[in-house]
Amino acid sequence: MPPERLFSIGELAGHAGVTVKTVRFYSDRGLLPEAYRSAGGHRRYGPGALDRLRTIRSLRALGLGLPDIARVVREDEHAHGPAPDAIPLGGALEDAVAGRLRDVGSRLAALRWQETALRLLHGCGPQERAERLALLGAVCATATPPSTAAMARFWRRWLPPRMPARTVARVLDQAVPQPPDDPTPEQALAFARLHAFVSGDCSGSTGSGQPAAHRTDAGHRPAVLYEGLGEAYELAAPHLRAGRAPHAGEALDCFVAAYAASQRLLDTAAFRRELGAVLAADPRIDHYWDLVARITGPSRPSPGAAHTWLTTALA
Amino acid sequence: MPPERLFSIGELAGHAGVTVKTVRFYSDRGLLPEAYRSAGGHRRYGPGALDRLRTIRSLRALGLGLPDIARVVREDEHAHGPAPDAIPLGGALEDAVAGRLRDVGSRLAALRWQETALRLLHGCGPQERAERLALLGAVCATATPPSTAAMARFWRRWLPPRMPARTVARVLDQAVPQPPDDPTPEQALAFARLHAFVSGDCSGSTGSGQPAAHRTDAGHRPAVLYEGLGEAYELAAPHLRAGRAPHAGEALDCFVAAYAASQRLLDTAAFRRELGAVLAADPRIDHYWDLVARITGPSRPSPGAAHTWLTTALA
DNA sequence: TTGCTCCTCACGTCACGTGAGGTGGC
DNA sequence: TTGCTCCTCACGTCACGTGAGGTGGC
Repeated sequence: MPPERLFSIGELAGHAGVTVKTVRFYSDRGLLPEAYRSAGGHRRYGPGALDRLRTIRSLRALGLGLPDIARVVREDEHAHGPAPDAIPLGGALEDAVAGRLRDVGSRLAALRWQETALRLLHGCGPQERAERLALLGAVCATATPPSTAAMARFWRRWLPPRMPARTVARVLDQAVPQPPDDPTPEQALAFARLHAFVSGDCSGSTGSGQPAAHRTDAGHRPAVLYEGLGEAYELAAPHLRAGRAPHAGEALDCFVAAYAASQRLLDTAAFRRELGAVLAADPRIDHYWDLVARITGPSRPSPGAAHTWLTTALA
Repeated sequence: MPPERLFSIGELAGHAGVTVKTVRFYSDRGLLPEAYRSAGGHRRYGPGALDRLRTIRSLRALGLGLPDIARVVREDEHAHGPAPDAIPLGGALEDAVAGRLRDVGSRLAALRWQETALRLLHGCGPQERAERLALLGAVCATATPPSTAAMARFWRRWLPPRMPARTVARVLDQAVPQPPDDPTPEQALAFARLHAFVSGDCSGSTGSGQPAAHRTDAGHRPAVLYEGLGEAYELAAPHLRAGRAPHAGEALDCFVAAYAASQRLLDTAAFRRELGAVLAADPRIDHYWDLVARITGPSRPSPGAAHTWLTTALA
């Protein structure tokens, strides 16, 4: 090999548009191999160093960290070694890009929530400001979008104990709204209020005790009930979306059947009369469902709305 | 004052949902005043500390830094001191929120560019991958959206020397496309290629010399020319948008008048004939304008497209 | 007396930037 | 010989987290 063009650290930095300090940093980290050192200890770089440095900078510009970049360029190096025609920038790049993509997605959502929250604070009265700050500060974060963990906890406490995991998962899926990726101010406030509502006081003084059907005595089977209710709410959803008034039909039959089956009873006229009375006396969490509706919009009726539609249909 | 409820550091941290380390950190920074220390050196916090800690955490959740937060809570403190009914969370909050909002905006744009770039890398062939990485790495950054500085530099070098600042500003405004806030893959690639094109080789071997009208000898006045051209391009834009074929009219008259005025000549048939010949021989940078069109879309015709339309109308 | 809480250093995170103080290379 | 480049520590950035090693408080 002829002694091709060798770069001093300053030349290399100049060609790549970075500082000498940065090149030295990468060199010390082993990301950028030095060809050799001069008698005075000055670094000399071979002809491949410029491409390598540019690759590192490109990957940094896309937000990859140095450990990931080290994996990518070292894999690249090995590929060029034994098999010179191997794929450049292979599996390690693939993995790092995929990981970074996930990270960017959640950071984007987090920043959009922050932006909406800041807009809500900017230019609102001083009274509202303190309240909004407390509400929004509880759901925003710098690196992750708002979490639904508080809502999930709320429902786990609210549901009767010893429910099968998949039934619980289904209820949570229906009852806990996903935070939108790009929230409107209204959605952000509703989500924050919902968060405050469910994580408010653990004493249960929100006015909502447990519904009568949560009783596990007398052979009641809440797991059966909630599986059936889930189906009934889904059957009722199209009627709600279409704006149709509550009426008898498949959805109502499914609704009543859920209660009947959970108590090992039959769906009779007498059962329906009594069920109507029981449901009328049940506690409600209308505030919760109002807020959910403001988050998800009219295209996705909430279980709460479906429940109201069905109890009205029953009456 | 009765000795109200005093908190230990652990109690305070527990109520606010943070770690003891965090509370200690804020305390040492002076953000969270300690009521006093016990005989053994343990911190005791007064009743206002919990609210203060929650405010700090809310502001942190919105991404404010501790120096800004310190200003906000100290202003708050002073307001409560001499004038207890003063506005809580006043001007300092206002300023900090506005500043953070700007910061979030540019970080959002930067992240959206990174996301698009990563998607372009994810799942494309290994050949393309290296090229795209180099192209996109040159325009992306972690904290700021792509810059148009390279394009501006390109035009400043390309334009004749000693042009008035406002004429240069107008040309740049028309000729340099703004990077979209939320780029499509096609826009991102086109912008990156444009960046590579203008910052490619400074030797001018891109095939484009200076147009004949850039001559400043023989009484040519390029400043007059470019002011007039700017107007002519704007007049031609509606015709381009409407898809109308090149034709004579106000735009063409303005176009010719710009050249005539810059040379202190009159718009005659002979002048138009000669101008046509000169323009036909001028170098073009069609590649530049093609890329601009892919970034800005058809609703905003580029000066390059307008120039072509006008020279065709002249012929 | 046993746990648990709390204390103060001191160092690590991440990708460098900023000096200080000294030296190589044309 | 004069500038300029380059060298190696060592410390700073940001908001904490993580130990180490020791002690207070019920």
